[in-house]
Amino acid sequence: MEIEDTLKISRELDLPSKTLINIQYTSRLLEEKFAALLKEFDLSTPQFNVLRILRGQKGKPASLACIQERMVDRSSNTTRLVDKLISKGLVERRICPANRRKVEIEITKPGLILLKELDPLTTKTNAESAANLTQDELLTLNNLLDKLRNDE
Amino acid sequence: MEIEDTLKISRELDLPSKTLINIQYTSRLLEEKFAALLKEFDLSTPQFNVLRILRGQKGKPASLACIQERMVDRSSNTTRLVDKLISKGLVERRICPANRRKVEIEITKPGLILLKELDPLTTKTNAESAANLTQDELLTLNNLLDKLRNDE
DNA sequence: GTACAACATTTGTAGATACAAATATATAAA
DNA sequence: TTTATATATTTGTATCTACAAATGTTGTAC
Repeated sequence: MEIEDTLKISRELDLPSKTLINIQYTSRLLEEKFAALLKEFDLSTPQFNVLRILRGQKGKPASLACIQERMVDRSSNTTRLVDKLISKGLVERRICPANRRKVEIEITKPGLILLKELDPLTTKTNAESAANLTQDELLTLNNLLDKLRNDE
Repeated sequence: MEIEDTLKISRELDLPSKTLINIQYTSRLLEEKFAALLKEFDLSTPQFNVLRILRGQKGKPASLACIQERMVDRSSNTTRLVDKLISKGLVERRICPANRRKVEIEITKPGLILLKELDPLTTKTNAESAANLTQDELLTLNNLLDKLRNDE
């Protein structure tokens, strides 16, 4: 269904505005679906993202700033987000010995195991969410979004 | 820049997952930019959306459920959102005489004036945000998103 | 070395959100 | 007419988020 009908938006809305609304609405739907999956594992979307970033570090610990920079959805409050993950035993934090302003955050073994368990499920859910588009269409969509951002 | 580099995502990530992350990240950026504009008028994004929905009613009052159905980002708490707008004098609420379970919500004169003031600014901001894409590309992007959702 | 700016993170606080449970009204069945 | 069920909204609560201010650390100019 076209976005105008889905949200009953006026047909007179200019194309850029309509497109931006479309992106945001679609994003919302996708996020809701994904959040439902994560909820079964008692994780929020930002928590999951942090875990994945830490796994990507492959043993090299990450600072708070480093995590923030790479978050899809950068809350100003990465500290408390990490607190949550620590209380669940999924990550560890210690003060960086070289620069005591910094903090070194690492994913724990249980964190890695949890992600491992989630891997096939997230891939499957994402594949389902994107099932209406062909490979070519997905590529085009990616390119258009990259170009839209154009954060050269 | 490609999404992999922007968020330093693994190149091995499957295409559907990558695309969904791209949509969500792009959406986030757009929303942040737009929220900055609204903030000057002391409005949040959901508040603005509700105002626009009410204006679209053209005098016909809307129920809570009706608003929820059309929100880009449907918080479960439309009641308190509307409370906020009432306290700012931008909308009015009264109990529906025909069905007292329902509530009738309408935008006020000051609400309409505020939107009128915002109209050219939102159009301009959105045009800027989408400036990197041509008309054709915007159309393609819209179509792909509609197809992705495919909420037949 | 002391003073000052820059950096990295944490904390305080107000406001927003999600989810479940509660309230109140209307409709339908017995 | 009583009871049950569905509908529409509100409220309670815990959690999360945004933003600003505070804390502690490092680097640099004097």
